[in-house]
Amino acid sequence: MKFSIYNSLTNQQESFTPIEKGVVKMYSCGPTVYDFAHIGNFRSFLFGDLMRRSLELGGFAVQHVMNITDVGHMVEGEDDKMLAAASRVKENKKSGRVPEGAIQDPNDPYQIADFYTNAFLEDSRKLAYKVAYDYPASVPKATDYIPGMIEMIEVLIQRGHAYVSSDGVVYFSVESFPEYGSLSGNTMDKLQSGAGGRVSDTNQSMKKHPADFLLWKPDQKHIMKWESPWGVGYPGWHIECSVMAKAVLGQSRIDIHTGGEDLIFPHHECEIAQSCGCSGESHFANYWVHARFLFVEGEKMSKSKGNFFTARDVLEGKVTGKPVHPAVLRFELIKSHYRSNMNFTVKGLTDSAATITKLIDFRAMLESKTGGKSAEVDLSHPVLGDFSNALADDLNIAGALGVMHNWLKTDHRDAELSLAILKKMNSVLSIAPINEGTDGVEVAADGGQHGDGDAQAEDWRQQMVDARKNKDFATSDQMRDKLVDAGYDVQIGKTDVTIKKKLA
RNA sequence: GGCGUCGUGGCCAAGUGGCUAAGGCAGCGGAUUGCAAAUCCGCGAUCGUGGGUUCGACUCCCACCGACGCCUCCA
Repeated sequence: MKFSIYNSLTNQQESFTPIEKGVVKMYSCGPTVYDFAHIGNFRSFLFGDLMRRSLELGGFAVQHVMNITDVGHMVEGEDDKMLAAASRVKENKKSGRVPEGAIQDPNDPYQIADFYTNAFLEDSRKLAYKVAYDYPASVPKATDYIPGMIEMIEVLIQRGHAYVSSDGVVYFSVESFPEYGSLSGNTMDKLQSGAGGRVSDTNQSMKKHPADFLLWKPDQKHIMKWESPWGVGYPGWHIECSVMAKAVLGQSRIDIHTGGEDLIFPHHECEIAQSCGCSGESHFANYWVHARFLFVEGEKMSKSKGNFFTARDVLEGKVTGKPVHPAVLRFELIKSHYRSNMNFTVKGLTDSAATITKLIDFRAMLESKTGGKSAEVDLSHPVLGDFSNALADDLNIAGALGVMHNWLKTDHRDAELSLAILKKMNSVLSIAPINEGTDGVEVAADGGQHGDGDAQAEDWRQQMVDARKNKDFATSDQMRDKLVDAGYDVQIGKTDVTIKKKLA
């Protein structure tokens, strides 16, 4: 099927042609595991997931790889990230977000990285981030690829793309790679050195060019360090992605590379320089695709503003005051176009919950009507054709959802066909139920939150039923208020009362 | 300063050089209900501002206003 993608490399939408027919090699920049991943991280990750699943719906075999950055790039001036991570861990231990005993020694970066890697995978699977189910095969960790990084740095030095400076640090020489800047549009002379306010002058003086970036830094004192031809030290940040993409995807040139828009420069620019400098290929990835930032209630998310939320904050109800079903959060994060800033709001979450509830109920209706049997259907079906065509058009998710909603309103007498269509749609959306089609942990359609209530709620429900038998509407209404306050939807039938926990 | 994205009803958000500008949520009216909820039916926008191109633009071009991102380790 014809797919088109907005390519950051050319700043235009291009029709997608993979290197190998029918196969897509795709790499996404993953998290740094020194804290819980936040909803902004997941917005970007789930956009990659949506792209992968859309391509799969379109018939491509997608090999998707995402890295885990567990190398500490932490000893740099005032911003000692290790210290920050350690104190954060201590804080989190106090507040209970990190269970007692989970990290024995908060000063051991490996323990911290391990803990947050597992937390990330757990969150990812809850949110149906497909690649997380293929850990570790498709989710490599940087610390496992240090030899590969050293090897690539050696090649870069041999090929004249890197040099060892007078203080022993290995830098990539941007002047040796004329294409440097082609992705971000930054050209060498226009790069205002230090405009981001993040470079220290002392480091700059050792470089041949201000834009040269670090490949290896010898540093005995660094908390994570490895042997290398340039002394004991640690690798630069960018090199890991170049190495792991090649190692795990098995080729120097890949089809798609995704990430947050902030990674365009310098990270992805540097990846291109390293990978192409090493391989001699004209491209590292043929298509570079970037997601824009997520805002919270109209403001940029930041810890100082108090609107900084991790995925588990949202799921646990720290944002809405009530637990949020993973499908609701997933839907909220994927339902707006990746190239628009998305505004994360409580209202949006409520909206999403309404859609999820509707879909889950619809699915349940179809399941019960068909006994779970579904028909054979493919993209030649007009509804699925429209749905997939929308997604194939640079991931037009809103268009696809419009198709879905219009279809929901149509006749569903052929329930087996409708179930088949819904399943196909859900293979991309993965919300009703969440995690359909993924191996591994299966989360129930209702996540255990949509069925009968707890003992207290059940008691109120029973009281309602009893009161209604006697036409005691006052008591019935009282119980209903309690249930509604407790976050239940209450439906009164002819003889029975059913309750459902709200999804958000 | 450089590079880039964007501006459609209360909110979210598609789309097209020309028949009635998708869809969702919220809201309003009605059916239903003991009252609700759920469900069903019905109702709202001329597309940031000002020019230009054109028989005709919200859709193409220009200017302006506004929002936002990146410019050395934040997705």
